Parts: sequence; C-alpha cells; structure tokens
Amino acid sequence: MISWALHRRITADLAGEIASGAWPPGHRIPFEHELMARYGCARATVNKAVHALAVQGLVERRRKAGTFVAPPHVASAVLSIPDIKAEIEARGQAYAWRRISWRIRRAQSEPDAAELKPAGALLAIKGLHMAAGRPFGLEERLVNLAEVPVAGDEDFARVSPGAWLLAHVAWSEARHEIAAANPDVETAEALGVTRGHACLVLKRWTWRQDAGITFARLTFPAEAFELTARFAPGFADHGPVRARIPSRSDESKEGRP
Amino acid sequence: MISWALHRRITADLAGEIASGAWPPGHRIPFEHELMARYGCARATVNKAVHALAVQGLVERRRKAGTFVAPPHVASAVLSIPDIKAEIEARGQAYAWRRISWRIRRAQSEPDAAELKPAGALLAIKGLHMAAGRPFGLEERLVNLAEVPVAGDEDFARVSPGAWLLAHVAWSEARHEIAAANPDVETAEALGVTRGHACLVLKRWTWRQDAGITFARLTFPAEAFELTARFAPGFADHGPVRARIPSRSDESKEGRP
DNA sequence: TAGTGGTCTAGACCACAGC
DNA sequence: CTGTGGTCTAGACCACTAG
Repeated sequence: MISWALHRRITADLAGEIASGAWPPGHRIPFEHELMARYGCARATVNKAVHALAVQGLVERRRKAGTFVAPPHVASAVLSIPDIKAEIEARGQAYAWRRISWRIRRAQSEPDAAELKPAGALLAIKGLHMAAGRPFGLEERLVNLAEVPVAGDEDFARVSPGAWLLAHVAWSEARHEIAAANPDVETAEALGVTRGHACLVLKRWTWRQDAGITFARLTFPAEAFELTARFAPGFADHGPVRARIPSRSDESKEGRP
Repeated sequence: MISWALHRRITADLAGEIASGAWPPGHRIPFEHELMARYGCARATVNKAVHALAVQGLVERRRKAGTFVAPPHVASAVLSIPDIKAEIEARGQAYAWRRISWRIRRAQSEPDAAELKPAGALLAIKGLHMAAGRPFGLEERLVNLAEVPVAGDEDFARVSPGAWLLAHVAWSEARHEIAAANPDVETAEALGVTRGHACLVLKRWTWRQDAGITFARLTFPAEAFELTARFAPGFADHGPVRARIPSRSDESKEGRP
C-alpha cells in the first residue's frame, strides 16, 4: 500500500525526522524553497507535503516565520465506533434485535434529548442487541419526529433504530460521550447482570444541519464491549480503523499491524 | 473563522449537498471538469476541494468512473484524550500526583506490555492522580527501559510518568482501548470505592518508530471521568476538541457550539 | 480505448507577520 | 519592508479502469 508520489515521500521523510526525535518540538523545518531545491520539484509539491503535516497537527505553520514542529500532544485520536450487528457476526455469533418498548413521548420528559432541541414529540424505542441468543447491549433511542416523520411509520420490531436511521436519514454531525456506569435496576435486568456489574455507556447525539435528529444511549456489560482508537502522525490517510469487540480467545494474537 | 479560499467554498458547497441529503449515498457528484466550469477555476482548485472530501471519507473517488457519495458510516470520530492535570485544574480543583510504587520488572511478567515487544527490563510505576485531595484516577505505567533509559534516573515521586514522558520522549504512534470494568481489590482500595463501583479503564500503548515505549492503564471511577468525541463531516480542519470531565454542576449548560 | 482522477510544473499574486 | 506560506492558473503526462 505504498504510494510513490513524491509529495507523499516528502511528507513521510519529514514525519520521520519528527517521530525519531531528530527534529524536536519547536524546531524549524526547512523552508519550502529549501525543500524545492532538496527534492528538485515545484513549490506546489512541497507545499502539499508540508500542508499534510500541518493538517495532522505535527507541525505549525506561520507566515514569514516558517514551519515548526508542534509540541507533543496526546490530544486526539481516531475513534472507531462499531456497527454492532456487523461486529457480532464477525465474531461468528448470531445477531438479533429484540424490541422491548415503543412509545411516543413529550420532548420535555427526556433531559438527554435537550441538546437536540426537539420541538414536539419524540419516538422512544428501547430494545436489546442479542449475540448468540444472549443480551449483548441495551439501546435506548429517541427520535425527533418533527425532523424524521417517517420514523413514525416504522415499528422497529425487526430492525434496530440505529440500523434503520443509518439507512434512511442523512446526518451531518454527531457527538459522543463514553463513560462507565453501574446499570439501573431496569437495565441490569434487561442485560441479565447485577447492579454491581460495570457497564460501558455510549451516548450519541446526531444532527442534520443544526436540526436534532436522534439520541441514543447504548449500555454494554463491561466484558462485551470495548472501543479502540489510534493516533498515528506521519501517515496522512491511515484508513478508518475497525472497532474491536473482545472475544474470549483473542488474548494472544492481536499484534499491531 | 471563515476562509474565503475558493477551494474551501467548493468543499463546503459539496459537503452541504451531501449532508442535506440532496446527494444521497451512491450519487455521482459532478466531474472535476464540470466543477471547473461551474466555479470558473482551474482543475487543481477543484481537485483540492474534492480531495478534501475524500480524505474525510465523505466521498469515494474512482478513476474513469467518477466521484461518489460514500455510504453513511458512523465509523470514526475525533476522540479527545484529556490531560488529566489540566482538566482537573480547569475544574478549579487542586491537582496532585501521589506515587504508590516504583519497581523494575521483567518484561515477561507483564502481559499488557507484550504488544510493545520489550527486550529487557521494564520500569513499573503506580500512582494516583488526586483532585481536591481525593483519588481521581489510578495510573499503572510500564516504561521500556531499553528504549527510554533516562527514565531510570527519574523516581516519579513528584511528577506523573505520563507528564514526564510527554515532555521527554518523542513518539510516533499510539493505540488506545477504552472499556468499563469492576476494579480489583487493590484498585478499589486505592480509589476508595467498592468493587461493585463501575470504572472506566483507558489503556494506551505508545511506540516510536516501531519501538515500544510505554504502556499505561488508567482507571477512573465512573462518575469522575468521561470521554467525548465528535464527527463533523464537511469541515476539513475542525481543530482538536478538548475533552470534558463532567463536573457536578454542568448539567444545564454545555450546548453544542 | 477513452475518460477520469492523480500528480506535477513554472510561474503568479496576495495576506500576513517578523524584522 | 521583506520573506514566508496560502492560493491559484493553464497547462501537462500518467495510471488506472470502466465499458
């Protein structure tokens, strides 16, 4: 998967100098015209290469002053959010969705949905994602019917709201919160765990052009679910990383690709 | 913070068509030469604009066929990993690091460090991040002394290994795992919680040029810590988002900027 | 085979921030 | 004021692939 484009080689060369520590934070990297001479190419090419480093946050560029190695920061990473059905099936287990409840609710009764600024009624669906016939995760979903009226025609008995929305509704922005929590009585019962059993809670708010579409709270028993994230400066397009749901027998493999 | 560069306007225009749903998944967007005519500019400019969409994963480009709106994917987001000290102080609380133990260990005795492929000895430090005099999170840190020999000269009594490493060691890649867990007896005691108290566990492996540098496991009581992530297609450089550690009195504000 | 995107050039003008 | 990066042009050749 190596690209032989010159601008990529330049990017990789510069990233290597930074990653190795040869160019410490604050170090001024060569000017574009110097890199032009070094690589014997046009400025557009070195600009593209250095610009890629700036987008990654590896360097900071200032007019007239030059381009400088950015201070180290463990600030952000690419978080992979799994498609539950696909991941369960990738483990070789049977996936199923089991609806627990379907209701229409007033927006005011759902504080979690406040960020969506819903105008009127909300569709509230609760159900279980099942793996191999056992509860895998609980989904509590609120859908803004003012923005997605067609959702009212769907009963979500056979398909999870997450899968349905992904296929039917365009969206433009999402925010996630990831936390641990002890399940409340109702959640613990649905998942078949005790209240003292740690759970991972993933909340997600989704908007389309400033209009709140949906809110979801997904609760997973600790051992069922895990998120992974990567940060890899120096490589412009490390593709989206797939999430991993730990299985009982993958302790040994799982190297770093 | 609006940029008037033409290529940015083109990117934003196209992203808008996709986000609004006007161009559904699979739709072929105009060819570059069509966009040239539409915007009256050179192909390099439209190429830069459309390329930005491809990097974001909003579109897929295929030679000869054209550029197509990518299927919706809630696949990746920018995860913010907080600087614990900075976040605690931002809450107006006093931060402190309290070392619990400092040992040299054989690499073989630490299965979590296997991914780092350490050759020889590991430095093992355990300690507490304190907020307002109370335990906030437990850090268990392994440092590959073969790669970072200077770490052997530091006792980490006054400074946490995370802060020290960030300032002294260059790194090039990191992998994170985020999960919920019930604390073991030792961890529960250190954090002052019961074993039935859900905790968020953040593991991080860090490499420098294929050489394993360090492994960290951070354990936080559920209510202390929370991670947030955003996904916002259509904006090439939405800067790194700061992490949020929930405080007791921020339920009402915290809108979506 | 023909058309698309990928890459590159050798210029150019401009905004902005150091000096 | 000067030099840097930011942007853009009007070409060009090439690799890949769909038809």
